[in-house]
Amino acid sequence: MGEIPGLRERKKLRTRHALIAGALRLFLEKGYEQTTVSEIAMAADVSTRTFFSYFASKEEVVLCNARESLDHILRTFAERLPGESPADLLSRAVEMIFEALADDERGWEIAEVNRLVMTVPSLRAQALLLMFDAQHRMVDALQRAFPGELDAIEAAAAVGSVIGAAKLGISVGLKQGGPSQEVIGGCRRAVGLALAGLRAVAPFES
Amino acid sequence: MGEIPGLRERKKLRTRHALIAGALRLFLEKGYEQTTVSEIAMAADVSTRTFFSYFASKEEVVLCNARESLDHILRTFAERLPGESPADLLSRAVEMIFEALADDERGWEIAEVNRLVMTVPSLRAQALLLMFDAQHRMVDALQRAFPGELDAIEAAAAVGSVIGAAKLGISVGLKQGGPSQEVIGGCRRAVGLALAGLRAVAPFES
DNA sequence: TGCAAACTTACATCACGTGTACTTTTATGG
DNA sequence: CCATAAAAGTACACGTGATGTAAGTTTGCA
Repeated sequence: MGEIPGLRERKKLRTRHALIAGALRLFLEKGYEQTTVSEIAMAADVSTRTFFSYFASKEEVVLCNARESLDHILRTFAERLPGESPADLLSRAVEMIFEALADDERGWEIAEVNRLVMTVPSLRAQALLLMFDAQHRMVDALQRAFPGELDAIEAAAAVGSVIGAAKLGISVGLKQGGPSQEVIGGCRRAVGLALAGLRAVAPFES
Repeated sequence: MGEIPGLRERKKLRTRHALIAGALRLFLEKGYEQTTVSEIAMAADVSTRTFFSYFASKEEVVLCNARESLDHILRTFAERLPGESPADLLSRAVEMIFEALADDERGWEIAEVNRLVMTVPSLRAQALLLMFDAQHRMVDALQRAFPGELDAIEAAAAVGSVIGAAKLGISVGLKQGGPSQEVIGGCRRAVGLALAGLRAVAPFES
């Protein structure tokens, strides 16, 4: 059975990439609201209707990469390493996110997308929704990783506080400008503070 | 000059209330997406265009009360009580939110709105956006309340972890059903865990 | 009573998003 | 190599949310 992608699949992937790249270029050129879906479709040489068979909404074309990264991280987040405490597991998850943000050769693109998401309210809202649902999955994973040791509220407190600190740390760092290395450094410090707190409290210490 | 509201103001308030009440009734009756703005306007005996002079969007008519409550809380959050630590101040803010959620005589309406917001994705996204921006204001207020004692990252870590724990605590509690008193109890426990952590870390202890 | 400002309305317009039927392209089997 | 079926893409129509504009109506005030 077809280990080779096949012409059909390859064409789909090419169209999808053309839509994403064209959309991003247009958004950065003339602004998100000022760009219509019809223009994005024309730039990729497809019909407007076809755009919506690839992406459910105009926001999705910006956030689909972030969604995929999140999915990947959450899959590897599922299993607990031997001897790992809840705080350790969360720390490892956040480090995975940092790596996805920083180490890519697409660092420039990621930074541009971040700026776009932060400045466009509807994108910010969708991104927050994405992260909120991801946190629910993290709560489930954390409870499964420590069966009988954490109830739902304790898991929610752990995930919510660490990811909450990370989100606001990134956002505050971005708002006051500065190089992205510094922003990540600030966020890492914020997460460190939240984790230090967690480790001092009974159910998470080890 | 006009201490008495005036006929014009009273009429505006009545129309506004009619729009909110009618919208909420329709949303609960036949669902959020299934209700059009035109129907809401007809129920309040105004034109569709007038609806948008009262509310910027369909979501706004659901979230305007929450927005006002948040604004009120953030105003009173501004000043630090004598001898209060950052953790104390945050604890007080969260308690204010709990009171706004629980003690009202409109408890039923608030619960219904919460259920609506949680089940409709676009409302959930807007609500998260509202809270995210509120957290930024809390970071500013916290820094102003403790000048020279907290930098931006420390303030972000404190606000983000406590509010993050509260949000996820509420959401997890709501998801697994149960009476609203119990949900608030669970959230209070989640916040307590995050606060206990904060209090154990240097910049927030007292 | 009459004027000015605020409010409301009807109308036009645009973009997002979806349903549907039709055409084109790709895969497969004789 | 062609015929057929499945998949993808297209054209078209439509509903809804949201905004601009210019007129009409109500209110406050002199």
